[in-house]
Amino acid sequence: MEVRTRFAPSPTGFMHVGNLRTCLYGYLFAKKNNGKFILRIEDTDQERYVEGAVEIIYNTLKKAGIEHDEGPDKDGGVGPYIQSERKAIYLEYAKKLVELGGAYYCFCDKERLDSLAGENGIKKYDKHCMNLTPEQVQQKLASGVPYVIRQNIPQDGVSSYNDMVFGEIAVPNADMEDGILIKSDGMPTYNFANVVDDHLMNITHVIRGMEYLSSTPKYNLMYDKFGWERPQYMHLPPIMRDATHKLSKRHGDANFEDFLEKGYLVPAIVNYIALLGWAPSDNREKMSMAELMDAFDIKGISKSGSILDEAKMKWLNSQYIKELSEDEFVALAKPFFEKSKAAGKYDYKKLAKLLIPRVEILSDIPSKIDFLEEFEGYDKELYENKKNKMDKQIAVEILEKCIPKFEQTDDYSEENLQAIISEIIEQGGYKKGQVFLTIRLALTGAQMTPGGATEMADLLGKQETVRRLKYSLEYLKG
RNA sequence: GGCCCCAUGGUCAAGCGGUUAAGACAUCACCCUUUCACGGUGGAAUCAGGAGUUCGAUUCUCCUUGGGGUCACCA
Repeated sequence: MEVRTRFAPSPTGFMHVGNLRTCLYGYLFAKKNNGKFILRIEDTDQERYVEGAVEIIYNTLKKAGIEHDEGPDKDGGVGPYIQSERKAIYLEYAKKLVELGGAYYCFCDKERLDSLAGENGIKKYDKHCMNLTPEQVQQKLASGVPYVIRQNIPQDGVSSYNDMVFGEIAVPNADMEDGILIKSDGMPTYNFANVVDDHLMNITHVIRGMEYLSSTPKYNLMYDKFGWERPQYMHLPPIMRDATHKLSKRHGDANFEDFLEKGYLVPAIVNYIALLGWAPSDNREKMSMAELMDAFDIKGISKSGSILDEAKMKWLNSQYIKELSEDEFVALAKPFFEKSKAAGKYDYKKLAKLLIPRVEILSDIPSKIDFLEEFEGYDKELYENKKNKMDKQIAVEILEKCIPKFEQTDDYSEENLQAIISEIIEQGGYKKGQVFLTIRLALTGAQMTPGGATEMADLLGKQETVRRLKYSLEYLKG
């Protein structure tokens, strides 16, 4: 039988990385098994619907490189793929379930329901409306009394199933409530819609967060009543913010979009989240989508939650950045260059060469090159360096020898600059570090720079290099 | 609170009855070096606790502890 998995988000805002990972695993599992990956929009709660959220879902999948085989925009014959457009289907099946004894009409109002609250304020429905005769039900229906349809769960026995990652899960029936299947507005709840849809859409493997682990027996009870074959289940452990908190929209940058804005590369984000809660048998860490697809295996899924470690995520991202060509880097980093004080004033490609090994995420860029525009009035004590046996006096001496040579040549290539500096070192009997440090500081006024003396000179260009050398000489003397 | 689930270094994690308990990130030291990086080498650091089972438990069972989930006309 063909493997069919689905990703069924509700359009309530940005795409959380936990959701993205669930989506990814569903995709990887389907593709690994030459199956189909279906996208379904679960919008049965009109109150939580957020305008534009569906677009975010499409965009995120597209950017992440996850391509669904069927969905609202790709009919595969089992649509519609948007739950709000399937309203009539759910009601039809709910009525059928009533006939089969798996569900019943309930007319209890909020007041009565509230009166059911027990010791901990926890209320469990008491099957009150189960006692209604068919005639009473018909009469209430006919007179327009608002109703819901509830699942009829046996009061004794134990329901169990075998989860692909957690193994045997057994829950006493008495602990499950007769949940609402059809709301009073006629819409189904998730509990019912997911069962009907997964069956009608021929989903073979249900992959979702483990918050459903203990409610799955309820769903299985419905499959059984309908006489449908139960799907395989793969519940996933949560992605945590820290040891005791799940990643949430309220805290930090848990959205895919936020990581993009911080300058993470898409393949790095996908790679990293794939590794949260799963590891390939050979423990590789840097993997492309194609490699993930090939290596994905349920055996590697862990049962406990994993904390998202941004330090490691940054490291992974830096690995991807190092593989970029200078042109690719410039293209991706453009928005970040523009945010810098040095925006538009330097050759981005030259900067790219210096930045590639030094940047972990693209948003590191501005802070690394802002010094280019914050030059005058730097701290003179930078020249006092014990390790290189340096002081301001020597710097003055070196600068006086350097300036004429830097003025004379028009060749600011690495080789020529090296040659000029070597000459100064040789003639003056200096230590290498003394000269290089002096020039670099005279050019940048910064303790740390994304490159050495010659690279900075090349970057600044002859005119600016000479100007800065002269400025620094006077600055040191004065 | 009931029910369900989980538990290897700071973090991600290999392990699946006998191992010097991998690897990666982070961290520390050193090397490389014209700063900072990159890179290289090395170090420190983990089986939550307690009972069993077994010749032998990180691994199997139970209990304790800790944590997560769930108990909506939300998904």
